[in-house]
Amino acid sequence: MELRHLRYFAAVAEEENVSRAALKLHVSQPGISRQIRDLEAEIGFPLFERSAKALRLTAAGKVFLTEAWEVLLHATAAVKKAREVAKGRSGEIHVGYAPSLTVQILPLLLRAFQGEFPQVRVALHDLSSEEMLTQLGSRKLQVALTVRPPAKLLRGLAFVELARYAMVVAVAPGHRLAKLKAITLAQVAPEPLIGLNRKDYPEYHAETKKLFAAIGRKPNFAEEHEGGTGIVAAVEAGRGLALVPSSLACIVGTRVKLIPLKPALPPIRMGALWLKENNAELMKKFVAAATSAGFDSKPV
Amino acid sequence: MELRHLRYFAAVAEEENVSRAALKLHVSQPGISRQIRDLEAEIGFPLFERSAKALRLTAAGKVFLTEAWEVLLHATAAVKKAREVAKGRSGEIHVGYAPSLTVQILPLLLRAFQGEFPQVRVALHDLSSEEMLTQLGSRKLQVALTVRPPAKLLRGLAFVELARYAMVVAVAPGHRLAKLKAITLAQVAPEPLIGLNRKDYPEYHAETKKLFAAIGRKPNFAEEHEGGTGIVAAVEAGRGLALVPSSLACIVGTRVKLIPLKPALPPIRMGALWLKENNAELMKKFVAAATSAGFDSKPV
DNA sequence: TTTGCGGAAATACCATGTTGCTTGCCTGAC
DNA sequence: GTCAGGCAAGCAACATGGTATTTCCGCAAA
Repeated sequence: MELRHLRYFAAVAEEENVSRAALKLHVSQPGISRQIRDLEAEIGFPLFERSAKALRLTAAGKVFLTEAWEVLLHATAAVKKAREVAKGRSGEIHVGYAPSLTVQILPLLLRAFQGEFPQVRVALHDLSSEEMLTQLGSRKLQVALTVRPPAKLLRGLAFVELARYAMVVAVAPGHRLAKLKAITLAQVAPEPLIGLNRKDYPEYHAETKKLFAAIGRKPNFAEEHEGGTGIVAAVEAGRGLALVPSSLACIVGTRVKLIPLKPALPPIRMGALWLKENNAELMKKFVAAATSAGFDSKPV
Repeated sequence: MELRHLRYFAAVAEEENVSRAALKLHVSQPGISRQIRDLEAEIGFPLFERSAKALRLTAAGKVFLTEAWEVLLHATAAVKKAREVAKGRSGEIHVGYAPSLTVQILPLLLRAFQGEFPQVRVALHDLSSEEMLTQLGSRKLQVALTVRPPAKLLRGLAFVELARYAMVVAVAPGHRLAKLKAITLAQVAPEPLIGLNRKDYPEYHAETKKLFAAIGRKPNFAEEHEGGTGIVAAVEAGRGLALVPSSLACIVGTRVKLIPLKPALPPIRMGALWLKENNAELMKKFVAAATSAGFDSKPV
């Protein structure tokens, strides 16, 4: 059974007349006749009662007619629905994000994107950098909003920078270093350091070690957390200092003090990351929305 | 687009591999490849992302896959559903009935039929004999349960008798004739006669006139009603006598007295009526149920 | 790094089957 | 008898599906 059979059948049933149906369908009358006959043979019961002059639907034919219409409409609706997705006008996009780095950008971006594509469902996933890379690869994510990965991990990935944030030192307000206008890495080195956990953020650890090695010291890691909020809480509790991006400014309020480093470290570059070979329309549109939203890209 | 395209697409999408899908579908790999390409060309967007080694569904392809499955399942379900109707195992049957004549039979018949065919919806229509005949012709009814029509109206119709009822005289209990064990037509003739209305039951009027003409009298019609219940009410109210079938016995109780005629008139033959050329399975089964239910067919 | 090799899809080309057309016949209604 | 309408037969065209072949890309070994 093919849709053609259903189309012909629906036309004949509607007209109750093969010849008129043939005109409407732009095929010959015997052609229709035979298709109907084939259909009846295949399904095993008659759809029409024949008299020499006309056809009349059988009871089964009437039922089949309503069903056939539904099938036909469903088929065209299926194409339409999928086409909307293909054009990126509807669908679903999975976006990974690093909360502490996207605190400022994400709300703006989401608002801009959803305003333009209200039919699109944006699924947000709070993931570690590590997880983002693997899930981009396995296509569970289409886009990741995170720090720019080191070049060796950028194989097959594309990245556009959306913002830069200076690295600053987070200090509890009562801490003896809290009064300073700027802090050197050497001053940080002896203090207990609060950081991200090694498992999820291996790059973070490597980078931090390198920073301190450059001045002949070692980081004094005291605690590891899963995200920025945990780190801030630990710092506020007076358990140590933390090196954090200035993007956290807007969520720490007066709970901890953020003090610039002297000399300044290279800024954190955060942006959108996606699989080069992935050419999903929605992904492109999301990235386009992110870049064109015009965020301040200078270190804060 | 044909169902074949959807079948092939679904198989390929499931296997994510054209060759395996080809094996499953028992067609060659290039055949599938081309059908998929044709489909993509027709709908205007790609369903798969091709790499030399494998296919991967696009986002639109995923959406289309679920829709395609629904279409395919719906198509087979449509056949199944219609087939059930064709076999008379489900569906709908419209049955006309004359309430006063079917009071005894109808409940038994419906119970027997619904017990055997629980999936069938029986739509009952309380109609005059006249309406039943026209609606049988126009196929609004499949079966009519009514008095046997005169031969000249039986053109194209089939009839099986289900019961016979004697014609009796309905009298109010206080009426002076109510004491009699039997009544002659001559005794009825002078009394005001309650009957069915002329418009809906022309045959009834013709027959009644003939009866009285046979004894050289004329019926003294005083009131016309639309059905047995109205007639009984009128008789009970003392407005006159009525000639009614004995089938009414079970609903009049003691409200009116039913007195046999002497000599007895030919009995009323009631039964099932249907269009000869109609060979709807359900109709046949309904008639079969009616005949095999084995109602008492002797005059009561 | 380069070079085969292997697996898988795409392409080319051909045969067959199916669709659809034309013609002609049959039936029932007017 | 004529006409409308459906059906059957025969034929042409086209689409499907098959076989053989090519291409593409990943992978392993030199």
